[in-house]
Amino acid sequence: MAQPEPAQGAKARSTIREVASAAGVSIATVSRVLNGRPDVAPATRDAVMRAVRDQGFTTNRTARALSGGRTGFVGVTLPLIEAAYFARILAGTAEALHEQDMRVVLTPTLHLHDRAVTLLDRLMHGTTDGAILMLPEETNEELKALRRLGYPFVVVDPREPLDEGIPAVSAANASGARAATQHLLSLGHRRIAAILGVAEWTASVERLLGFRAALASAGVLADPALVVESDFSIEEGEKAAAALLDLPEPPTAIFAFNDNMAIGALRAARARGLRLPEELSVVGFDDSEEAAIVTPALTTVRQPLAEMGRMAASLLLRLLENQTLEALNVELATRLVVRDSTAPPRP
Amino acid sequence: MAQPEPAQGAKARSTIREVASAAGVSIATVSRVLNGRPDVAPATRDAVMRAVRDQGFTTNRTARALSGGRTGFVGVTLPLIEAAYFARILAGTAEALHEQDMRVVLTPTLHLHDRAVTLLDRLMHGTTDGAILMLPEETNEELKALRRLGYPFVVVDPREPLDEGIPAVSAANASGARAATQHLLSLGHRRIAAILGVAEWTASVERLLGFRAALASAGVLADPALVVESDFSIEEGEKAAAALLDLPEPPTAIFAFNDNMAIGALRAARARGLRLPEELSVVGFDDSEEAAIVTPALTTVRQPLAEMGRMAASLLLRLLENQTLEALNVELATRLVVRDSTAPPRP
DNA sequence: GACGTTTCTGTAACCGTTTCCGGGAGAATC
DNA sequence: GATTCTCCCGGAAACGGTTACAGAAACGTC
Repeated sequence: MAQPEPAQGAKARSTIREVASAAGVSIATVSRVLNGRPDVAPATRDAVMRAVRDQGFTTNRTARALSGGRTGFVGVTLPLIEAAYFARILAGTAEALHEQDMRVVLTPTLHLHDRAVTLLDRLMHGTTDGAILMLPEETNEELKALRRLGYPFVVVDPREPLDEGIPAVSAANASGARAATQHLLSLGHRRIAAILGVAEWTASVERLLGFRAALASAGVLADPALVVESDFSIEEGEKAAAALLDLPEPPTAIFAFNDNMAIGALRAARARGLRLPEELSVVGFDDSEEAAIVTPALTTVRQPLAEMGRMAASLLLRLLENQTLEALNVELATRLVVRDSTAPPRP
Repeated sequence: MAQPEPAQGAKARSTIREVASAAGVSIATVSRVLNGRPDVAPATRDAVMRAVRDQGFTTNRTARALSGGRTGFVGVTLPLIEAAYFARILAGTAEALHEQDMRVVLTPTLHLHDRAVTLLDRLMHGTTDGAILMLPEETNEELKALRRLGYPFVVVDPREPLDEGIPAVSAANASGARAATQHLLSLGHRRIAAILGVAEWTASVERLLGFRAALASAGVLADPALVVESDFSIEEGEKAAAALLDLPEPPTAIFAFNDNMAIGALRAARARGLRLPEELSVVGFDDSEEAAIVTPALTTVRQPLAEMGRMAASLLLRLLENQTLEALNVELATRLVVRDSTAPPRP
């Protein structure tokens, strides 16, 4: 607001107008050069570029946004919980977007004050071009409504099965679970328990499908008593595992649907004096930082978190270009990581 | 751009002008109401509010930013490494800013292309009101230059000692280290080793100070051979610990300057068949997720990460208000968390 | 040499707010 | 009853770009 005082080093931000007059052209031309439009004579382009460099000019993204209709911002919502997990996805997203000169703006999902007013689109209207919703709390209906508004977004790790037509990326939960189960089967386990996460979430459902499929194709009869529900936390995982281990005929292996619960299972086993992995095999899911660190190091299914983040970004970018997405629902391959928590059952 | 087609549910974004005409006032008045200016007659205010509600109007933040000069965005830079650690700080920051209706925009520190052009201020010029720099790579000089430009920012976890006048928040590293060391001393340890992180970083320097102070005030002579340098990673921590344990006269306790290295130390000890904590006590720093999970669970110094994030946000907010900060350098108290990795030394 | 193209550039409208400035209507003062 | 204050409110100028439109210059073509 004050006079643009170009102190020793503190160059005041210059505008397109100043660049224009320095280069002896109009602001329209400067704008064209800045945006790489082809219809500018080489000589003019050079002159403008020189002026830009001299002044250390950078285009004001706010003004560009208002005028051009695109803000260059992508909103990302994520749950507060499981920070490490989502941080890894977020890193992928931020990186991919940054490469396209777009930025991530965070909108943590917390106080869900009156939905009516603060429907998540309001949060972003006018300030973001689109959004990436991680493990969104919104119902399918709400998401469909958002979509109907024409607001572009993609979901990562949908909580419930999404409607056709809503772009989503997730890990190949079913096949990952299948691989994990097959690993246990091939080691010789037959009494294999599963600790589900929140049972309604897609991830749980899919993993359970994979688990059952693997058992079935190995001709193993699944014991319903060996499938218990939990909530993805260490504590509850421990409780669930404890209950399983206290069964008259306990399982020889436990497949926990995430690493946290697997770590809980490890604890429960240790509390009962079981030797690991000889007396109990444990498999997790995620390949979190912790998986490699606990003892015994956890055999687990690796989710390509950063890739999921990047993929979400690239889907969104395509959406923004108004390209139609051939594949709306992307599943990224998982990979079994065998460590020390699994071994053949004792005879 | 097309005709504002108010489909069934899809209300096209309405502008202040439409609200104004609906309420029968001028846009200036609407703006005043929206911003809670006092000079509006109650009746007028009500009429405007009603129109706003009817149209589901939300003010276009981009336009507001361009006109009002404030964007409502705060840039946050953070290193890619140690995602979990910074995610926890970031969560605090995002939450605190959100309460003030400001948003975080992420600018990951990656490709540090030509510094000259992309000095970090350019990244943000015009798009953010200020920034929070976590563990910034920039030198003191660069930060001072940024400051001279009048761009408000605060540093979290400075890498090197900062100049007076640059707002920064960090944990009480020295006193935390002192507490950790005193804990070991009070257990009876006398040969206590320290594994430093990157030696130049302030955190290491401060923690070393605390470590030495505790030893000194207990009248224990510090053995220089027991202070080794590392780099905050598990692997290097393990190597450093291994070297310490292979000393002719090994320490009975190791204070690692972060949890990662402490976990490395645990590994090194286990590899040598040492019983933990009987034959070796280990203390970490951070209280990361992992600390509670490893066996034995790590005694460590808890950093109030979320609080650090919130504090940084509130300092920045005050800076933005042009309030002068009385305390530019804030240190948040740490707390010793005693778990299972420490015990009295064997006689 | 007149005319149609192509290539390049400038003029000006517009994006949706905020805010300065000025003015009309009452209320208060004399 | 004239004058001065308040209190509210509207007009219009920014904010810093993008872009539709039109016009000038340079070039071919017949």
